[in-house]
Amino acid sequence: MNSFTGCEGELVARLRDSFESAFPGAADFSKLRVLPATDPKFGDFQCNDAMGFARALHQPPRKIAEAAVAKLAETLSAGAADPIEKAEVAGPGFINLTVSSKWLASRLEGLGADEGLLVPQVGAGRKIVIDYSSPNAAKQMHIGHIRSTVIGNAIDRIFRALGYDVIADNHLGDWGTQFGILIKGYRECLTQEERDNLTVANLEKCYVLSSAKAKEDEAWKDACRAELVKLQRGDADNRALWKRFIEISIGEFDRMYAKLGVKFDTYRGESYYNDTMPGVVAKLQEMGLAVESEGALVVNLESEKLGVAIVRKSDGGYNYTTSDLACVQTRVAEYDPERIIYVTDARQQLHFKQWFSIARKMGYTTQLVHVPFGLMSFAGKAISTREGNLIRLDELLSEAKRRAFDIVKDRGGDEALAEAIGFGAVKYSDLSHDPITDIDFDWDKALALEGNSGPYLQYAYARVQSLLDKAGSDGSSGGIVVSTPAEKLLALQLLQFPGTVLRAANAYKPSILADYLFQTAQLYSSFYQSSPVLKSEEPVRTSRLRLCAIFGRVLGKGLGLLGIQTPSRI
RNA sequence: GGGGCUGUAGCUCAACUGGAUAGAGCAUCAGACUACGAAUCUGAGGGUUGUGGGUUCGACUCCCGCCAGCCCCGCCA
Repeated sequence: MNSFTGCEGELVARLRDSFESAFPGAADFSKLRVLPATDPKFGDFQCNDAMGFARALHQPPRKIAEAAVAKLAETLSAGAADPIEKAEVAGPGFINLTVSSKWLASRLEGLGADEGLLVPQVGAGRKIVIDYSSPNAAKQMHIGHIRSTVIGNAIDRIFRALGYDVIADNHLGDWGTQFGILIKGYRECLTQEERDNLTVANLEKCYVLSSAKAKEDEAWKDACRAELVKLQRGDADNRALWKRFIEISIGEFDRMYAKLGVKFDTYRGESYYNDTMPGVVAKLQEMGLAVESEGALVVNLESEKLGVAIVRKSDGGYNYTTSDLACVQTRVAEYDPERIIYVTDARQQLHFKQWFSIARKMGYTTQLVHVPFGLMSFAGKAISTREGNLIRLDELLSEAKRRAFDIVKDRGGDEALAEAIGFGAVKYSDLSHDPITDIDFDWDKALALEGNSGPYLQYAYARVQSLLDKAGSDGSSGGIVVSTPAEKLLALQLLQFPGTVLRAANAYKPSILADYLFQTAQLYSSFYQSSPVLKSEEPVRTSRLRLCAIFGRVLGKGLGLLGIQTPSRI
């Protein structure tokens, strides 16, 4: 994956050669990095690695940097053909590089023309599975489901864009004790009309009623358990009911996913792995990994400080550890992916560490990755039915749309536009944070339309499209000349896009991309303010138009990777 | 008791995994529309990065000890 080094790859190669010829074989220079300059006054790019080599080379870092720069100077060709215009050593051994504006222009032109440069195809021929969203059947989606869905989907989109063959799977909670309660509740707590027009809301209602009764009425509880057993044994009636519950649930989930622009390749819930679980447990026993303990079958992971994982309950049933292992077995057999990514809340970290460890002991070599995200709370309290602070996803999206529409309608915007902006705001407010941070839900924060927000980026996009429309050009031809500071800052920033997408993928953090897009839009807005485009004389006009077009391309692509729509008119 | 995550401006968050003077948004204050779209832009104030040590040319970042908050720790997922 690291064969691509970004637009500065050329610079890295040049510096690496310089280091190698200054200190042949004296150290490993292969990991040398060239980063954007931290301050424009230092130049355009910088390399900080000379300091790191001080110990290996037994020389003061500044001397090392100077020696490398001297070698580099020898290779600098006269004239503007060389990418590097200037290289100098500063402070303890920073190497500051200034690139030629001609090179900058040519890299930009390449970025504007070549899709493969915009998003490097590092994933070609590689298969991965991404497992996210995973709501429980028969319950409505609420704000607690946003994070897995939105973060997971952004990771999904990023990996697809990088050329990976991605299988997005929704591991629904479609099995377990709640179905005994549901079936009993369906039969006893709903009216005939409610049964005929079954909705997820009704299912949720009968679940709440039935589980409340089970708590106070032992006979009811036993009846629920009996229904569950019947379901598990394949009773036709219960099986049909269960199937209907799942279908209704998926129908409702799909309605939400359609609004959010989320698509899955498969909807394999826990029930999909029922039949393979006994085999998994048998294998664990054969390998001597699972042992009896207090009536249950457990895998002891104390030596790794991971406690004990139960793989078969004392009543003979299986739990999520076994289900996840069965799932991995199936995915490996069917797809043989090089990686499986799980996007779930951070509370499950121990669980994932446990079963990842067991999977390795079983011989699975697929790279298993857990992407944990922080908890969402409301007014400082956990989101739960009991707290009564369970805001339905549907409700949130409606409110997002309503607020956006209030602003959009004055300009003749329609409902579709209000959705694009409102939903974009919801997604961005989540994606712009590092996934691990806990979020205390707040209407105003989640639906921010100004500043560092989704609509800020959409506005910048619409504005640049409008500019291109007015110019009557798509800005795809003509030469770029980077001369003013504002142009240069924007140009250098745009060149960082491919590397940023890669960084976001490697870290499984869409927030890295979101942050970059915001910075880029800020630089563009600043450029836009200070630099006339349409009113400029040629060749500046054409050049700036082109810069605008590339910005539009980068922003449009980037927002697309986050699953945020880009209307060309706002 | 054991473990995980988090702690940065009044608030919400960044800081490219050890680099140069810790940056944005919101809020506050002062400016910019007869202007390529003001959902924007320009500027100002605001910091002992929880705390005490350590490692080194250099620490928000790594190591150790404390403090605070959240979350996990065999039959829920």
